[in-house]
Order: sequence, then structure tokens, then C-alpha cells
Amino acid sequence: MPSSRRDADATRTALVAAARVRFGRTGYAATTVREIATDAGVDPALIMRYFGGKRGLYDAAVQVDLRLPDFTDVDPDHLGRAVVATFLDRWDGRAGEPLRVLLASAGTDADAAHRMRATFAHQVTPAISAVQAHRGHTPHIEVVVAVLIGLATLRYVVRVPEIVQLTRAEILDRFSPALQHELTGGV
Amino acid sequence: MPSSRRDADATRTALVAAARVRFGRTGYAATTVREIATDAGVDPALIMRYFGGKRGLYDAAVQVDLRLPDFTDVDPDHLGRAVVATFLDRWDGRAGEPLRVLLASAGTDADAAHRMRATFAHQVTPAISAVQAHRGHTPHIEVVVAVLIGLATLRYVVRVPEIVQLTRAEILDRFSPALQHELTGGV
DNA sequence: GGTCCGGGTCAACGTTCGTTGACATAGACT
DNA sequence: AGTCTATGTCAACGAACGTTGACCCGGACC
Repeated sequence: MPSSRRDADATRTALVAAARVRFGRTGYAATTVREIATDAGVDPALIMRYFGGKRGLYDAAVQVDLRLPDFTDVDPDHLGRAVVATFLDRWDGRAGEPLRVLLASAGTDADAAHRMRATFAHQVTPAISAVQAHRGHTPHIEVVVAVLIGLATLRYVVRVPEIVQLTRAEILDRFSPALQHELTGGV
Repeated sequence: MPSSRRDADATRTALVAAARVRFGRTGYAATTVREIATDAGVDPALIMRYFGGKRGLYDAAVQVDLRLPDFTDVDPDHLGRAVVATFLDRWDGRAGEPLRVLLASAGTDADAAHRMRATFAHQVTPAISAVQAHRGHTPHIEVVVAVLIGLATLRYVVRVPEIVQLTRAEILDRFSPALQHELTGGV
């Protein structure tokens, strides 16, 4: 059991949490280690001690494991809805903040873009590809991924009011049919 | 006719061009006025003279007028393809660089996100909304916009190799059916 | 050819950044 | 109680940033 007043683990956790908020809001370059340390109620020098520097903290802040399910198990008639539901779960769950950091800074940071590509290649694309070629219909993975990334960009990055205001149920109702059609050719 | 060796207009143009490349690649905060000036072959102080400062140059770099056509004229059976084609025209044409700057920095710059929302509200959404309610089918604008923004994010910001490599014709073939289905309910 | 001015140069400024290293202290152990 | 180590504090550093103001100069005009 760690002590309460001096706790390295708690400090690390507080720094990563504060970093995710700041990096997700203003990106890598425009965020200062002083801001993050102040938010975490901690001295800036501790970022060097525990993460080696600003980059190390950023690396820790964008660690994300999507743990996507196996969509081959899902009833083909509800595939679109299942994919959208899983997508929303990830963005609104524990993985949401690192994902926001990643997508927000992908445009201004080559390393973030690289991580994003790696996430697609190793996690997203394989999960979607598993449902290929159903009833003679071949879905285009690019289109499926585009819909999801577009939704994430509009809702979590650009924050278009009309799309931010949508409830989870409304998103499911509007986006699932399009994905269902693309994935299986049906409605 | 402006002189050749000392030409304020040419200097302004060169600065804006260089700024669009840099801002589009590394965003606002991580880009320095010294880099831009060097790229343009010009003294950094001229940015202050002609644009009032870094922000002024950024403002000039993101000025974009999409001049979207009236989609109500288009044959409903080819609406999806027309929308995608127009979209590609804009991104690969004159408006492409300012659009890239805007989308790339939307995640890290509140002002860029604001401009993006304004562009949607005043240009994109009205153009798409014009084709509402066809043959009893009501399209969801959010889905249409999500597909297009997702495609732009993947191709021009994150630069996923599989999507960057696609030719214009391939993109049209793969994305048009999805939009056609969403817009008119047909194939 | 002398004057004038738009256009361009240059060195320096005050700030703020990430980072460093010397120092303080709380709590566990002997 | 005294010691040791993990943890936290603090002042300061050098570098790089955006910006400024004083200074040049080419060429149009009289």
C-alpha cells in the first residue's frame, strides 16, 4: 500500500490524466509542461523525473488498446449497429481520452499520425476485414473507416454542435444503416 | 505592372504559399515565422509588416471559398458521384491547401475549429441540405458529411497509405455508392 | 542628379519554453 | 533517535520564439 502524502504512482497518474486533457484540447506543441503540472498539482520537474520529458509524458498519454471484439460472431443483420455501438463505447469509455489526443494532434504531429496509422493497421482494419464478403457483397473497408473517423472528427475534434448534441441512440439510429448497407449490402 | 525585384504583392503571395505548406504540415503552434520566411526567401520581419503578425498570416492562409455548386440541378441517380467528385475537386484544387491547414489544425486550435464549424454551417450543410427528401427518402446530412470528412482526414491528414494511393477514379467508385444510398435511398 | 518613399534588412528585445541540478523533507528501517 | 532513500521543491539556465525599431537601398519622379 503506497503512502498517501508522497506517492509516486499517484503523481504519475495525475500527470497522465492532466496531460490527456491538455494535449487533447490544444495538441502537443501548444501545451506546456507547466500547465499540465499545475493542473495535476505538482512540480513541473517531476515530469522529467517520471517521464523523461514532455515527449515521454505525451507517449504515456496516448497509450491505447482498443481491444476490439470479433465481429464475425455478430448476427450479420445487426453488424452495422454493432460496429457503431463498439465505436461509441471506445470513444466514451476509458480509451476515449487517449483517442482524442491522438486524433486531435494527428494533423500537427507526425508521430501522432504515425501512431494513428499503426492503430488502423493493427487493430481497426483487421477487425473490420473479418466480416468481408457476405452474401456475395464485398464491403469497402475504407468507406467504413471513413464514416467512423468522420464521425469522431466532427463530434470530438471539430465539435460541430449539431453532432455533439446527438444522443448515443440517435447516432446509432442514423449511422448504423449506412454501415449496415456498406458492410453487408442489405438495409 | 509591379516591378520584378521589389514586389510587395509577390512577397505577400510567397509568404501565404509557404505558410499554407508549413501550417498544413505542423499546425499553428509548432510552425515558426522564421521557417515560413526562409521558405519564402524573405525576411521574417516582413510578416509583421504585411500581415501584422503570425496570426494575421495564419488568417490569410486559411481563407477559403468552396463555391459549392447547386446539387438540386444534378440527376438524382448520379448524386452520390457528383458530391464525391466535387469534394475531390475542392481538395485537389486551389482550395485544397487552406482546407488542409484548417482540418489539420482544427484539433489543436480553437479558432481553426471555429472556422471549420462556420464553413460547415454556411457552405457545406446548405449545399447538401438542398437535396433533402427525395422519393420519400430523407438523408441524414451528418452521415454524408461524416463520410467526406472521414475521407479527408484519412487521405490528407493522417495519410493512411492505402487511402493515399487510391486514384481519383477508385475513390469515386468506392465512395459514391455509399453516398448515393444515403442521399436518395437507391443504389 | 538629387529627392523621396515603398520595399527590404538586420540586430536586438523581452518572454516563455523545456530542462537541469542542487537542495529539502517525509517516512521506513535499524 | 538516527540514517537512508524515495519523493518533492526551487531557482536558474540556455535556447528559441514573436516582435520591434532603426537602418538601407532601388528606382520613379522632378
